[in-house]
Amino acid sequence: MLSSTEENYLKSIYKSIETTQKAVNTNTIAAEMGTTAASVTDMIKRLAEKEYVLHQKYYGVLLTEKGNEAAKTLIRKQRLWKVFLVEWLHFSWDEVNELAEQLEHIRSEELTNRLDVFLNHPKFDPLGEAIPDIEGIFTERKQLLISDLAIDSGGMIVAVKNDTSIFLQELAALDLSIGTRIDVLEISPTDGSIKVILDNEKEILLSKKMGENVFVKPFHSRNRHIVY
Amino acid sequence: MLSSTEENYLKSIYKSIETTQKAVNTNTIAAEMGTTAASVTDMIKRLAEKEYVLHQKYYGVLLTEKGNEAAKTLIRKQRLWKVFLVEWLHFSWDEVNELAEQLEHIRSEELTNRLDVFLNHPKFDPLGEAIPDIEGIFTERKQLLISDLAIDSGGMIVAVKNDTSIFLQELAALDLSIGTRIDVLEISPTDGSIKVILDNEKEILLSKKMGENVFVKPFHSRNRHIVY
DNA sequence: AAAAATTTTTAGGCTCGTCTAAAAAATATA
DNA sequence: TATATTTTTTAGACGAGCCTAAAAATTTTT
Repeated sequence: MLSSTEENYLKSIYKSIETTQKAVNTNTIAAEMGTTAASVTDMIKRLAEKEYVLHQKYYGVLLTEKGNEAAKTLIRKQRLWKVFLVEWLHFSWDEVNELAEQLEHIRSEELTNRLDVFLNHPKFDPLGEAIPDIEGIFTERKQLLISDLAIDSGGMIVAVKNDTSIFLQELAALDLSIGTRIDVLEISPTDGSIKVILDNEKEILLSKKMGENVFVKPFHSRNRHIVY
Repeated sequence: MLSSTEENYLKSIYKSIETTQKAVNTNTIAAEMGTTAASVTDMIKRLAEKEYVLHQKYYGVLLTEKGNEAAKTLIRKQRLWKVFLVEWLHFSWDEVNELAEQLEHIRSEELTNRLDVFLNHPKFDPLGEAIPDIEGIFTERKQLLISDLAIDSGGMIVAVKNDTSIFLQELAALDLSIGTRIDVLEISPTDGSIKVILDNEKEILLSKKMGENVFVKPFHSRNRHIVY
């Protein structure tokens, strides 16, 4: 049985390995966890003892199969809760991280699976991250970004790529949220900024960067034209 | 900020005071919490330090106003989660206690209140316990028990009085659950046992004791008669 | 390759929540 | 009222998870 703290370390290690595809070093984990290298060494020893990680002194940490499974289960739980918080309790994107962080530690496989059923087996969370299914399989995202849309085409916002609190608040300030209809009017040839119309109502200008961080589900061509 | 453990002690103290209307002694808490009197003394000191309880050596423990509020918030959270688990995730009565015990420690007022809204401000949990509202006010239950029903009258099961795991499992085995329609056919003059028909389908015999532990919402007279 | 800088580990200590054993206080019994 | 019993508290210890400071190992620089 893992403590919440142990679970958080595991998640952090998983994420780091996922991005770098290499053994994680102590300082990286310490930075991610907001703690010291010494504490990390302590914890790594505990997790190695319990066979969740492989540890070589002065080299780094890798996950065992058991550790990998555990990390994926946590990610599954966290992302399912995010779906619940956004879709059913109407939390905004920038509010769910902290809550899901707590909820993911609730210990009950049954609860996770029933939540999954209740939410209708979602494949992605509201922040655009894939949700592993009960077998631990991730669905590959093939969704488009706003920046992938052509002029005169449109879609519905389904997720975000960047989940920093600041970015999510920026989006909220621009009235961009899940379900917002977005149609591209112009794309600047100089800086790539995108003039869009939201829900057929409000025109705004998005920076290129902004457009590259929001996923949309494109409308079929027959729905594509804007109704004024 | 209280730890989960501190919160559990507070809840235990609250419950004890609620039933006895007297200061709680160390051993009672120890028994309730499954720990030792010495540990309780330690914890009481911490809670007194933080001004959640009043403690007089060798006398007992009472809650401060602050402690009372905190305990009621926990109870509110726990019971709202139970409603969610039963009504939306279709857990049975006997499965929710352990889960709600974990969920009640999630720290977020906003979450509690949104859950309350989502669930449509329920006044009672599925086990029949009143849910304090955001102000901490409990609704008085005025619901009937199966044993209060007259012959030829009926109602719908809405809650249970006794929430021990064994009892809840017994109910499940008898096919008694929330929403089950129950109509009284006979009441034994000797032992008070009650012959009922469930959902107009299945006749069973309930002991008097059983009938005294299940709440029903009575049907109005026009609906009362059984349709065969 | 030696010195310098960085990274990682060890050593020792702290708090929280727990324990057992013993002391102190309160209550019950003779 | 003196003694016995029960209850409560104190004292001391332990593991988990964290810290800082210092030592050890590794990597980088010269």
